[in-house]
Amino acid sequence: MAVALRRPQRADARRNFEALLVAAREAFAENGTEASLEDIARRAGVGIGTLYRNFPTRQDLFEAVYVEEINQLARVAEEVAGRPPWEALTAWLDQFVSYVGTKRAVIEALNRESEMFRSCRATMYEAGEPLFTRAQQAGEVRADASFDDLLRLVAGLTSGTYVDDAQRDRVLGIALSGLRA
Amino acid sequence: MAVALRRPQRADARRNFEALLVAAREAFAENGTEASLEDIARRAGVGIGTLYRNFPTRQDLFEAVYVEEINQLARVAEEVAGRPPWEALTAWLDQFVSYVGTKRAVIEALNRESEMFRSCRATMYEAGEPLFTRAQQAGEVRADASFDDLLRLVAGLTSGTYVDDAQRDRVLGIALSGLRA
DNA sequence: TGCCAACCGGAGGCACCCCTCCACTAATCT
DNA sequence: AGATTAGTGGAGGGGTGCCTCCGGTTGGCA
Repeated sequence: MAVALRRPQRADARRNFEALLVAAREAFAENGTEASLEDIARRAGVGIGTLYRNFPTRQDLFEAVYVEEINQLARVAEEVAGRPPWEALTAWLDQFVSYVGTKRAVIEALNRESEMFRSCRATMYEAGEPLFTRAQQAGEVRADASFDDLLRLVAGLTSGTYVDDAQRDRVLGIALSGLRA
Repeated sequence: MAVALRRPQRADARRNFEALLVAAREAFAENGTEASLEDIARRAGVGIGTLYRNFPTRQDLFEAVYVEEINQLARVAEEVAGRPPWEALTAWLDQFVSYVGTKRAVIEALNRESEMFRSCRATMYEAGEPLFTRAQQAGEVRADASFDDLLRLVAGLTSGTYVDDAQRDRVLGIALSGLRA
């Protein structure tokens, strides 16, 4: 189930809205959460006033970017649902890794009390937790671990820096082998 | 072996220097790397000019804060050297955890090409790697893991957020159990 | 004690960012 | 085609931070 994002009605307005979303994602990934809003408007080829009309606060921008990512994550969970337990879980985690990797700054800046944050979190759990439970019931995952533990483990490992991708995968592998039953 | 930090000569100058170091550590921990330099000077009870004389660039401040932490880490490694292999390693990692936890912002903002960074890194390896190698030779740690892998694993896990300390320890435990032979 | 080099601190000039406001533009409807 | 109104964009006021510069202060030495 996806989280909705209210988009403007008129065609030109919607174009601007999407352009701002793209520009914001780029800017946040490049410069972190304190990226200049004026710069984001410039990137989107839009006046600063337009940015403020669509996203009255910086938080609103964070949330919009975040919602889009979460929906993508839910889509992938559906795609992998048919595969064997452990494989499906790790395939979804792969997507999760790329999600966390680029969006960490945004995630950290989110207001975790907001209604939107709660429904996004719920969406993500609905997407991933069945994969986890299935692997656990198949005896592939140790019983004393929770899905939340796993998410935080992977999120933490992914947010670090590594010499190369091989090292990152090796480290992830070490940690995940601690997860197996 | 510790990394040196050139301190001013005159008594009042040295007092200001130390005060700035303390204030910077606080400010960076609280507000991240983009904490205002003017605010740091205020916290230290010192003029902005004094800050700039001691630390001409923001990087210089990062480095100075970082050096102090590294030296602390080296001190702990000496303290635990006498204990059994696995225990000594995890005791040192505990210290490493608290080091990474509070200083993450500074660490990420460091210029990793600088001479100072290289010697700090060397200091840290001299401190921790013997503990790791000993545990590995005692057959306590899997052979295909490197000390660098371990540091990045723990650094990553520590930089995340958790529901409570118990969860953090559980997640760390899962990952470290993947490290055992 | 008296000297002076080392050291201090903050005013000021510049740059950038935030956010509001409103005269203008053009998409949509009839 | 013309009316309606949602939507545009940027000028401008207020704020904050960066960094330089220099008149004033003081620790340490003879």
